[in-house]
This record gives sequence, C-alpha cells and structure tokens, in this order.
Amino acid sequence: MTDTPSTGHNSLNNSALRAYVERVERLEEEKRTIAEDIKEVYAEAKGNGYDPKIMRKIVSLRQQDPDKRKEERALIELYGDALGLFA
Amino acid sequence: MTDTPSTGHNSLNNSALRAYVERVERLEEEKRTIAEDIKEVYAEAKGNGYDPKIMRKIVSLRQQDPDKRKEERALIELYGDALGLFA
Amino acid sequence: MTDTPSTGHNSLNNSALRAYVERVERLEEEKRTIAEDIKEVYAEAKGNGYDPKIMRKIVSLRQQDPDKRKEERALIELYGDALGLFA
Amino acid sequence: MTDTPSTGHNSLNNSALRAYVERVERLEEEKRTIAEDIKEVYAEAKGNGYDPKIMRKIVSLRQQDPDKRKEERALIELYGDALGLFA
DNA sequence: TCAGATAAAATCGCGC
DNA sequence: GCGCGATTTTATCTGA
Repeated sequence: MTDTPSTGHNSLNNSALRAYVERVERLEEEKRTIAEDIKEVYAEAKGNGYDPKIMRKIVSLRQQDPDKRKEERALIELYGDALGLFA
Repeated sequence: MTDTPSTGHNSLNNSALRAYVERVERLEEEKRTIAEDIKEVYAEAKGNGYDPKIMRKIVSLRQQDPDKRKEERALIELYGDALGLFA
Repeated sequence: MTDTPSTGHNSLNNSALRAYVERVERLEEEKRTIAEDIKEVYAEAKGNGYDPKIMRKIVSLRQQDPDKRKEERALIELYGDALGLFA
Repeated sequence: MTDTPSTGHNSLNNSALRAYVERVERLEEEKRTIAEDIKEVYAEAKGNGYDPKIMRKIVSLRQQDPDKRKEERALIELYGDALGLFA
C-alpha cells in the first residue's frame, strides 16, 4: 500500500505535485549555480584589487533607472545637508 | 509512561527551557513594539511631506563611521566614474 | 520662510526632519539593545545544553495561532507523504 | 573620447572593471529570470489547488540531509512536548 | 568558535 | 483582493 497511480485515497494528485516540486528543484539548482558563478566573479575581481562591496553597490546603482537614481541622490543630498551629514 | 509533571524522564529540564523561551518571548514582544513605534514615526513624517525611504537611508548613513562613509563614497565615485555611471 | 530662523535656502523644515530622524535613531538603538538581549538569552541557553536553532523554531511555532499551526502541520504531512518524504 | 585605455589617470583599469561588472550583470539577469520561472511554477501549482507556502516548505525539507532532518524533527518534538506545545 | 557579511525567506504595504 | 515590490527577519557562509 504505497501510492497507487489510479486511486489516490487522498485528495492529492501525487504526480502533479511531484512534477511541480521537481521543476522547482531543478530551477533552484540552476539558481544556486549562477549564484556561485557570481561569487566567483567577485572573488576574481577582488584578487585583482577591486573592492567587491563597492562593486556590488555599483551593480545595484546601474540597475536603477537613471532618472530615479538622480532624483534619489538629490534627495539624499538635500536631507543630508539639512542635518549636516556631509559637513 | 508519558510525561508526568514531577518526574521528568526525558533529558530536558523543562522549567529551565520554559524560562528561556518565555524570556525570549517577552523580549521579542518589546522588540515588536519598538518596531511599530518606528513605523509610526516614519508614517507621521511622511504625512508631513518627508520621504520615508530617503529618511531610512539618512539614518543608516548616520550610523556609519564618518571616515568609513567618506572613504566608501569616494570609492563609489571612483568606480562609478570609471564606468560613466554619473555621466 | 518658515523653518530655519537664519538661512532656510531649501524647502525643508530642518528641525522637524531632525526631530524625526533622532526619534527613529533612539528607537533603533533600543531595538538593537533588545536584539542583543535576545542573543544573550540564546547564548546562555546554549551554554546549558539547549539548541538555539531549535529554540528559535519553538518560539516561532508558539507565536502561531494553534489552529493554523495544526492545519499547516497536517498539510506538510499530506504533501510530504505524497512524495515519500518521511518514508 | 571618454575613457582612454592607455593613460589611466586613476588607479583603475577601467576595462577590467567594466568586464567584471558586466559579467555580474549578465549572471544577475539570468538569476532573475530563473527566480521568475520559479514563481511561475508556484503560481501554476496554486492555480491547480496546491498551497505554495507548503510546497516551499516541502522543497526546503527535501534539500536537507535526511538524517539531519529526522534529528531536527525529533528535537522539535522533544522541546515542543516539554512546553506542552502540541497538547 | 564566534562575529560580521551575504543571501534567502517571510512578511508587510502599496498599487492595480 | 491579489499580485508585486520593498523591508525585515532568518539562515548560511566566510574570515578573524
């Protein structure tokens, strides 16, 4: 009495569930691989004297819409100046 | 033989465990309360025309060591310029 | 020409902004303190043989509504069995 | 007419930096795509009556080492019973 | 081994 | 109301 393809004495379609779970798992595996690749790039860059932390910031800045980025920069400047942050 | 209040036949000192857990829970409750207070401050500020997102950045900038902050700013400038980010 | 007595060359009411930011900072400081207290409790518990990771799970389980918790448990059981997870 | 490979009046090798950043960006883009695919799978599963939250737990359980998983389960049981959590 | 940084997951709040 | 995006919390990993 394990799982029988036909009957399904519970309300689950086991094969469908299994298929979904396995698809997710394959995709997660790919994602993990890519994440490792990214780490390697940063490690290599670090080995050549670049600061990975700064690089990460640059990457995230480049992903922003230029206009939004400028506007945000301006606001930070404005608020920061108001508090003497950059004095 | 299940668990009787008096004997304690498993390896756990239940009262000690319970005390730890309850201490954590009280502290977590306090933390939650404060987190809500913080949200309220931002909400109030927003109601008066301040941008909460920018305020959060300002708060986090102010928490950094000024020297570190300046150095990081300079590096971002350097890397960003090298890539034409601020052009 | 409201806010800053002397200069006021920008549209910000500096004192209001400063007040908000400082309120947030005080609250953040309290939150940090409490977070440290929580860590200490776990560290002490660990020193007495309790597993902090498990304790965290227990704390989060206790925060859930009992009915919800039971329902979720049942669903995990159901899905897990369907995939032979607990075999 | 912007960055000249030869002169380098700053300490950065711009092309090397640019190459690293662009490699990261390509990989990040792939990662994002896969993350979206994963969301789609969960959405589709949800459309067929499966609970995505539970599915995520199942996926993460399946990624654990079976022995570790059993041990953790047992500990949660132990601690939970000690606090009357499952009563 | 422990703290700090990074990444993942869960939660929350907004906009459609 | 529901998905989407942002924030926060949790867990993992690295380096001291």
